[in-house]
Amino acid sequence: MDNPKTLYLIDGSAYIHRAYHAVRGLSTSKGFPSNAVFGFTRMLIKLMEDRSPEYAAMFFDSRGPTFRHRIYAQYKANRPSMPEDMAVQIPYIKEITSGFNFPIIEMEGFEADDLIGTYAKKAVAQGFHVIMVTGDKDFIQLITDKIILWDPMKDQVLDREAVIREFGIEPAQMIDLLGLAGDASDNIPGVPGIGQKTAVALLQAHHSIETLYQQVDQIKTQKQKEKLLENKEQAFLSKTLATIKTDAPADYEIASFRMGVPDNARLAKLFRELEFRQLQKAYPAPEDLSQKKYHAVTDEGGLSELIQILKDAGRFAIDTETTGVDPLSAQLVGLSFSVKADEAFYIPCGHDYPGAPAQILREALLERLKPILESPDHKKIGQNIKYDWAILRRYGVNLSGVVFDTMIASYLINPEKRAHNLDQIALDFLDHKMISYEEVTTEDGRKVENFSKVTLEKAVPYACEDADITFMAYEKFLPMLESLGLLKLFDTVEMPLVPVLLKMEESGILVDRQRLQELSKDFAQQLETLEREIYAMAGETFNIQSSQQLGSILFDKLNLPVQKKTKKKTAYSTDVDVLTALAEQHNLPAMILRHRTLAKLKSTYADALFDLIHPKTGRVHTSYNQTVTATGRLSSSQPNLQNIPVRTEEGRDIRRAFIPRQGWCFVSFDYSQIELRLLAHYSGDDILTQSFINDEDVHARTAAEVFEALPAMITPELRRQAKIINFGIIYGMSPFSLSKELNISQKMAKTYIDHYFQRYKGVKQFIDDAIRSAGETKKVFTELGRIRHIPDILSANINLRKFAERTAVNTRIQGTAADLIKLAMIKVDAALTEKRMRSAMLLSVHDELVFETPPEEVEELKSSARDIMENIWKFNVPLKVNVAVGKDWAGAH
DNA sequence: CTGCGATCTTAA
DNA sequence: TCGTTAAGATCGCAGC
Repeated sequence: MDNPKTLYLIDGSAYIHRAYHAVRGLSTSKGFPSNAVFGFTRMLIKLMEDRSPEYAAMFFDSRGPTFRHRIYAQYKANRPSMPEDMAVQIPYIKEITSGFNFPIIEMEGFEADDLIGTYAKKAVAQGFHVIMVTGDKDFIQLITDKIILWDPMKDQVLDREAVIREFGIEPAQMIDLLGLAGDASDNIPGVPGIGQKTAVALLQAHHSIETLYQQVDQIKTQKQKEKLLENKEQAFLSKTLATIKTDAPADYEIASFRMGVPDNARLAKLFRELEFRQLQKAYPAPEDLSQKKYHAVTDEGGLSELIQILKDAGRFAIDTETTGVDPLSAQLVGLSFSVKADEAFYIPCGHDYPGAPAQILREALLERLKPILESPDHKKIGQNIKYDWAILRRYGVNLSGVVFDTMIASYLINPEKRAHNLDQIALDFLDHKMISYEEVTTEDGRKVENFSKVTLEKAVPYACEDADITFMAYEKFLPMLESLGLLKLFDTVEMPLVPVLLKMEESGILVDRQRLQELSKDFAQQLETLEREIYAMAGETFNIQSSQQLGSILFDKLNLPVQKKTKKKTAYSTDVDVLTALAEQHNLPAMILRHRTLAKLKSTYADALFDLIHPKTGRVHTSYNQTVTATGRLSSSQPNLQNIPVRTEEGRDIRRAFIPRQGWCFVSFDYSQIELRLLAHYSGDDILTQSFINDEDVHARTAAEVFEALPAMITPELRRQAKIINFGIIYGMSPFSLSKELNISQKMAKTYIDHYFQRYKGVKQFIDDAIRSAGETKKVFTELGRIRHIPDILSANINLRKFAERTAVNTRIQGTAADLIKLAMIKVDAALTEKRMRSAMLLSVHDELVFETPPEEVEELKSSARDIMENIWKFNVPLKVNVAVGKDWAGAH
């Protein structure tokens, strides 16, 4: 009639051991081992997610000896006793098991196996189906039509059919098999000389050990018969040892194994203590809004009170709610504030839905708040405050006294982290799960249009929480920055950079729409012609942009030689190296390369750029992201203006579409060889230092040194090779990759590198020192004290360690260059403001700054910005800046 | 339809 | 196996 209920019986002890061995080297920051707990927990979660069991119980072995030890002293005698670092984890494992709300069953004198066997029988008698959750083959004997075995780690199911298929005998015969063949892992002797093969054959003929001995005369092989008779007692003993009991005391009712809800608060606490970051996210501590004091401010009286509170506080967190994400068009909907933990205020001013209560008018509100918002004496704290700053500026309020951005603080503390959004910060640092934006903007299962349509009932706690958590994160982060020595970098570089980036984003850059459109059309035409030719040559049409389809054309159909597989080794690689090599023997690869170039230019640059022209300003307004890169560099997105093509003529056509406003010019400032100069400084290398002090051509000099040639003998080709070597040094290149890059033998490449380090002895020293000091602290520091964590620097895994070593070396250089350009941006911006110049900084491309400037300011800008950039920091070699003026971005080079 | 990993290309 | 740091387009698959 109705489906039988399923009971999961979990072999806890076995999984502790498996988890312990499967996860190696995991421990908390205090050194407490956590590998077994982690693996065990992962298994439990898999069980919960895959099966969401309705009935389940967890079984553990008891500590003392069992009846098996009494009847056979050697039972499991070959097992080493439990390692100490496993034993200490068991209390946690049991805690977590309880946290998930599994009943725990263990009993003196019985192994988990016997308890599972007993409860399995009992459950089947009550009409249940049973799934034994284990990887242990000993349980096979219990399998029936109603009892099966499942291993969640391998996701492997064993039922009766599978056992017969795999072993050739019925599940119930497994005990006879073990009785004859023995089991080395449990130290069950069996009959010496009878292995698994023989045992199966005997059992197929004679069914069980008992009948086998009754019919022992029928055995034709004399040797086998002898062995069986000699070890009869041992065979029966072995069978008894291998037999899982099904008649142990079973005090609990199966009905009591019904699963409850996991105790998330308890799990969250445990995961936090064990530092399981991923799991903390999945099992956040539940809400406790009861202690929070969140207020709505909707009238003049409330506003006056709040303003007084803000004035008295001296510092407060601020957050804006708006209708969108684009700061150039989003409308202000409300403002929230917090001056202390667990208390916040929300002032709605733009909620507009049927039945919305009266609110303070936006203009009146901003008029009242303006003095305090624009006062440098009242300190502001925000999360990604660049956004709020931009919104408020559009309404004529220019924030002042912005001292703390929690997003940036989180980034400086841990720059490798992917996300620094407030939800993540709340989870990671405050053990708090925030109300989700999805949640408040969904009404009756439908998304509302924007935040102005969210009812105050939902908006007040949501918006207040943003300000509240921001304030709490600030209190958490400030001492952390201090103790990590990051406060100076934060106060003098990252925070002052925020308004500079804001202005650059606001300014945007003009693009020549017509020029872009023409380029796109031109690319489209070329692509069309090329596609026809490619299809003709391939003999069929296919998707040229699909590397998979292309691979099968080139390597399966045309039988061109396979050069290499992709990273995952699942497909043919068709990257530029492969196609370039193949181009020597076939025309198709060359045409594909050309197609790739054109398609990239059209889609990524011409078309995407066009779509990002802002309808209101006619310019593109990139986002400069301050919390993305692990080294401290900025990144740019929507569009990424840091990877606009420059190397090829067609690529430069894209740059030509970037133009200054009518009558103005672009001026570009480019740090010359900044990373090699920093390498010279840090290494103190004589030759490198001398190269820069004398303002030599550094690549030509390297060519002369490495190839032992006179300067006059340095051909452009030799210089090109030396340039590759120089950059390779900064990135920690191996002979293998250098040989590929220069198309020379690996041996030759090694000779070059050895030769380089012989001549540039200081550089070798620097690399060794950087790796050694990273090994001591597991960190790398840039010139301005920026930190990057290098956890793998002493890893036993050679690949991880080598990667960590290259990272350590490169980050010191790349990160310091990033520090410098950020500092320069702040100083140049301040100089422009101070001199009341109209020139505007528009672009920052790692070692280059581009300005838009009226003609009369060109000379002043050229000299003052260069002066600031070249003298931004004192090093043992000079910093050099190249300046160019042009009527488009390509021209300003 | 959406999300995501894999593959590939662009820059410094 | 094998040179750092990014953003983004497209494909193709998994899941809703």
